[in-house]
Amino acid sequence: MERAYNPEVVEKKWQEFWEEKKLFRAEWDPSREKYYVLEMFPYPSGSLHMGHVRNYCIGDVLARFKMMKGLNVLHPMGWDAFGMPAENAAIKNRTHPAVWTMGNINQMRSQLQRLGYSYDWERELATCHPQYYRWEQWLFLEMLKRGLVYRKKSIVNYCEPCQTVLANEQVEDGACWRCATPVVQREQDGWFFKITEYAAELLDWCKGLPGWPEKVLTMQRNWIGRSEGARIFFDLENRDRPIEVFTTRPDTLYGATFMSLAPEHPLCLELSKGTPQESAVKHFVNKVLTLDWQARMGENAEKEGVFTGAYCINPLTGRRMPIYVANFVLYEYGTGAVMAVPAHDQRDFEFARKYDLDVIVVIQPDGDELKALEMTEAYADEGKLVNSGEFNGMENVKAMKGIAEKLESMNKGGLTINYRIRDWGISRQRYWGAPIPVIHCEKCGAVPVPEEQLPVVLPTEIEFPESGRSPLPDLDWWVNVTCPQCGKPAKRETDTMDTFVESSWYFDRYACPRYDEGMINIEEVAYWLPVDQYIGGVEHAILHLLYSRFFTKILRDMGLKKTDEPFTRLLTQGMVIKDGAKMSKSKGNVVDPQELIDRYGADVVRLFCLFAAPPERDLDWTSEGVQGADRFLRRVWALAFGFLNLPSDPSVSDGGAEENVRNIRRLTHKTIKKVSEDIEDRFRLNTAVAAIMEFANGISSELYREDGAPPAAVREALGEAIRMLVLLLSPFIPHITEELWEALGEDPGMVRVTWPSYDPKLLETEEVLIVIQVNGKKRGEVTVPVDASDEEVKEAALAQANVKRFVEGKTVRKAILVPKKLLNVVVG
RNA sequence: GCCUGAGUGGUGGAAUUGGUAGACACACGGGACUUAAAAUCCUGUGGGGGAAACCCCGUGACGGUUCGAAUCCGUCCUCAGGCACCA
Repeated sequence: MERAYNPEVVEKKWQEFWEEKKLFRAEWDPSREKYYVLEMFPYPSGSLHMGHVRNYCIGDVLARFKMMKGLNVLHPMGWDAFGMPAENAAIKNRTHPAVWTMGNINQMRSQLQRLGYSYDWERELATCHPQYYRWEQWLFLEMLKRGLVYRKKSIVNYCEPCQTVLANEQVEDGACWRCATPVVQREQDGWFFKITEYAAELLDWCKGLPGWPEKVLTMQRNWIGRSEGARIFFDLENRDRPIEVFTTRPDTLYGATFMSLAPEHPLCLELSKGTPQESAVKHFVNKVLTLDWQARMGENAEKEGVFTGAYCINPLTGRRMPIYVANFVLYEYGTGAVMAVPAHDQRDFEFARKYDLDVIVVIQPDGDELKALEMTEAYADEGKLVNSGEFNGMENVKAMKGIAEKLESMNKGGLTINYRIRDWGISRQRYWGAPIPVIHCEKCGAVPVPEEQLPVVLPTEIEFPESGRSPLPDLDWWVNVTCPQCGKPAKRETDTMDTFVESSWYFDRYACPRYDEGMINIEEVAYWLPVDQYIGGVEHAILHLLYSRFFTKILRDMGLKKTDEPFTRLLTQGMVIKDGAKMSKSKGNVVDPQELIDRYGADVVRLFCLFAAPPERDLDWTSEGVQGADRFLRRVWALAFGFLNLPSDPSVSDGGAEENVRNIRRLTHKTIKKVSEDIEDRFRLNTAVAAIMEFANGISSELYREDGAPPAAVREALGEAIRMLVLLLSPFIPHITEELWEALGEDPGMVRVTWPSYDPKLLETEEVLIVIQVNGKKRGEVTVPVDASDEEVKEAALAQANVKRFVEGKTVRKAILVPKKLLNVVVG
């Protein structure tokens, strides 16, 4: 009765079965323990790539495993559907972004379904639907009320080809994260989310995320960039308001000889006005601001600047410090102004030497005395203060506090903490995104769209201008509205939100995707969240994960969520590699998952992805490896039917079969233990599969031990083994296992079958193998009864001929016995 | 430069945390079946020596701790990723 294994038929059959029985539907049920598994939702680019497949395979094993463990599992899927590629495709193919996006979603959904993932498709969502983004608009307005959103004119990163502003997080090496074009600086109005308000909490909570990879936490910490230091006010000559600076080295204040301003700093032009320096400053500022990031800040950029013509006063020394504009000063960090201490800061040192400015040593190291005139580089390390008035002789670390206190008493500053992270600019001059729900009125300013008018639906009747810019500002009927406050003519905001806003809360919406009385249903979100296991690529280590954490804290403070953090455990899976490089179209090493599925079936693809490497490491794709997975599946199939076809003969007695039975059962239960621990505790799916392969090998050699009918007891043990084999494999390769499970006479729907537990008694053995070492080198092994005494083990070991050879003629100093494992005889 | 990781056979990777290094698989060699090939099954496979029993060497390098080190400590090398004129 053996059938041939036909993956296409088998897989379709069971996918239909699961769908019909609604096996993956997650229902809110506070009486049950929940488990939320989430893989980062995809951008609907057109078709799945191997990276998606791997990501979702890992999540699916966990989801199915937890279902079998009896937990109430939420395992949803949806679409990060707004974004630039849809617009580019629309312009290129003369179609509409919505049409292109929905077509892609349909194709990718059917690919996901073809892979047999255990998603609750009833919870599917797409961020481009008004039912989704209306709540994002609602949240925007709530944040506006709470002062967490504000509008400001600022110098922003701008990408010309994408014709849009980019967040700091979206600039990589001075270039656009999407199209790699160098970004330019530009002054523009835009909306900002006040993520800086949560900087301290976001940083502190890094300690509260033990389930996250250290690498990701470190990246987040660095991004937030906390540094302790002091703020110091420097009075300006002929002006009331002082310049404020931030420094991590207040101990060097006595050595500050000049001041540097970022070219963006408004004081540059203001201070130089009317001085002989005015035109030189204008010229310099202009020049620097039009450079792209690489040219200004790149490795080859030289430090340069010009004098503004103005002076400020060192609050402790009274020294007149010339104020310079310098290209290397960052406007975005600290206050955009820096006190320059050339003796103890390399940048200031280079600048001072170039423009012949004073260098004053104020920190003297132990040993050789620093002399300002002889220095070739700045000394930035520790030492004792000199030339620093009352602080002379003090350790510089102690002086920081002393000087800060003195400044405080003079009302000239004090200790402070500065963060590197900036507020999140969310305005995008693009069409395919969620409209920002604001109306600009000449009289009333920026007025929120009244809540009852939400959602502000993105107009669908549009024409893309030749230039490629957003069509929204040209849509007169949409733009021209009346002010909700004064009723006069007003204009709608035409910017849309950064797509990272949508992905910052989609995991909450999965808990209540059809809820229409609010952004989220507090009760359901309180039950399902946080996500117990989140899985995705490490490329989102900063952006998406930080924004999501920020949103969770906002929603918590609004009373909508009860948790502090969105994701309890995080797994960053490795890339899929082929021929030593990441799969990419430009390298021509892309493997299309669809072709593989068509050829081998979903189970083979799944098994290969899970077996070839541990989840967090890069996966090296080889076609031989895929064939190996295919071979294994066919062996399992043959094994199950081999068992079913075993001849039966009641006259064969059980006599003498006890040991066989014991061995089979021990292997069975050992494997259950190993696989359970590998999935649950270690997330090492590759070794779980390896253990199952060993199990299959073991069953195979027992099954084909001899021709003819086996004793009934052996048949029974083999039956248990085969059933367990199929059960343990089911989260990995769910289709073939359902088919075999059914063939074995069991009820299908394996996610409802309880995950097996092992019987510790069956793991016990009567004898154990002891490795014998002499002076730490293996010289033999001996099998002894488990309950053998230490003396008996020693005796048995020393009786071995090879051991004798190495012990003879020497004195045994001691013998170290590791129970049930090893004996090391130390001789000398 | 700073911060994370990681270096183990021909290859992907094991070694459950200090106790038999190389599980499992891929590739390759030998054999069986076949007219032949594919598939399948059996078998070998870190390097060196030996007929064999066994022995020596071996986890990026060199030291150290220990009865015992891939694992812990120190110094260094290489690779990958992140941050980078952050005052």
